[in-house]
Amino acid sequence: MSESKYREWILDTIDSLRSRKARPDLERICRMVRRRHGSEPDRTSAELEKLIQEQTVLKVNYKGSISYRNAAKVQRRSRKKDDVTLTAAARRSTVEEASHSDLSNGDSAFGPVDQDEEDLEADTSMAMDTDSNADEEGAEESRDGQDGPSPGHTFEDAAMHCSSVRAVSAPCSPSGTRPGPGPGCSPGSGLDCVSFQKVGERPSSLPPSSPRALAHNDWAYHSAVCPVERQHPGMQRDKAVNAVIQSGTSSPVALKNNMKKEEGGKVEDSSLSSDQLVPDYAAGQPEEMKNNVSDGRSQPLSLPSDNCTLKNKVDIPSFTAASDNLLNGGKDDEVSVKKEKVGQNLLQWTVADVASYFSAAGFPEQAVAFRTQEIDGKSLLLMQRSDVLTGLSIRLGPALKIYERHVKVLQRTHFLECEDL
DNA sequence: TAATGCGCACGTC
DNA sequence: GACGTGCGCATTA
Repeated sequence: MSESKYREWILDTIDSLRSRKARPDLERICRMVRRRHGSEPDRTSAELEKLIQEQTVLKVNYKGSISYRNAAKVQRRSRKKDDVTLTAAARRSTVEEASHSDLSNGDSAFGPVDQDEEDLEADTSMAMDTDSNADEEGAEESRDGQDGPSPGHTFEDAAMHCSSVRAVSAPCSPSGTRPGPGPGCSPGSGLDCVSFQKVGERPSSLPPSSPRALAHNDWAYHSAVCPVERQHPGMQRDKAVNAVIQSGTSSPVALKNNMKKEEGGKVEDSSLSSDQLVPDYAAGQPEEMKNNVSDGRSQPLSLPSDNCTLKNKVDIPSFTAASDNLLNGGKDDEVSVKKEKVGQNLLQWTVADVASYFSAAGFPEQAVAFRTQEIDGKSLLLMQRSDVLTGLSIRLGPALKIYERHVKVLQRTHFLECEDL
């Protein structure tokens, strides 16, 4: 069975349990998957873990127990409100931090599965903790509010609102979360933040506020940070933050940041982007991206299938650059960049490649939707405006940007390339 | 007996 | 008041 199959099974199971008003915990998920599909619990558990790392599934500590959430759904939901109640969100963020502890314990909605869990279920779930490993890596980013700027936000928005955001974020900054003792979130205390633990220090140094920073950060952070964020927004505003998604990376902080940002402005997209998730980042590809970014130089972002593009790669301004442009509105550059890279490759892009691309482009949350819908390069070429706007169940704002700035561009580029060839 | 349905309470916004 | 979550109990297969 392909992973995608498991993804589908697991997500269906989670949705099913939720609709049934039953806690989507590991036991129930494994049981249902086995009953429905005959899959061994061990395997299911392993696949679930992968999904958590990809952030397709969020592992949260809710009311003292571990629950799993369909990241895509969570995000979406939350978003609405978030958008609407930005201010509230802001408050929330600030408050949250202040009250992390509270959250943690109880019932705060999403506590990241953290230590608590560990304590609780160390064994089983712990498997999930593996994510945590990831966290370690990703965690760094989040750390303080700084991350805030994290990639997540849409660049544009982010840039625009950065300042404001920051302000907000700062306070919130995970610092609270991060609180010294990393793990500090002490279980007892209640913080559930696994993520926190890991949240190390944010790598980046770029001031969130500066658009530039954003641009750079984006990816850098986003990979680390974003993951978490994305969800949160969705999840709950509330503790979403806390909720750490363990996906390893999850950095609650990041989330908060995003949230904050959102609040600040309309960060809607940003939130989206950042928040949303970056599926793979944390897990795999991200690394690449990160590396690129980290190097400072822009390398061509590794587009999905490198194989294809060899020649093109070359000097292409890195993807990051492209991103920046986008943010800044620089469409042309972006286009050109993609063009070069994309070219023939597009047909060879896998679902993961497509998802990675959008995550890298600042739409981690929406990337999940592409993944969920199993959009690969070929499908991408066939997508129409309506497909993007309504077929992916993503918010209109990001959808429009994705279509106009990416899908359309990629398609155009692809076909132009074909002609040239 | 396990799976499912759902009323209700709780927390947050 | 709206919404998300999930416990706990009743019902169904």
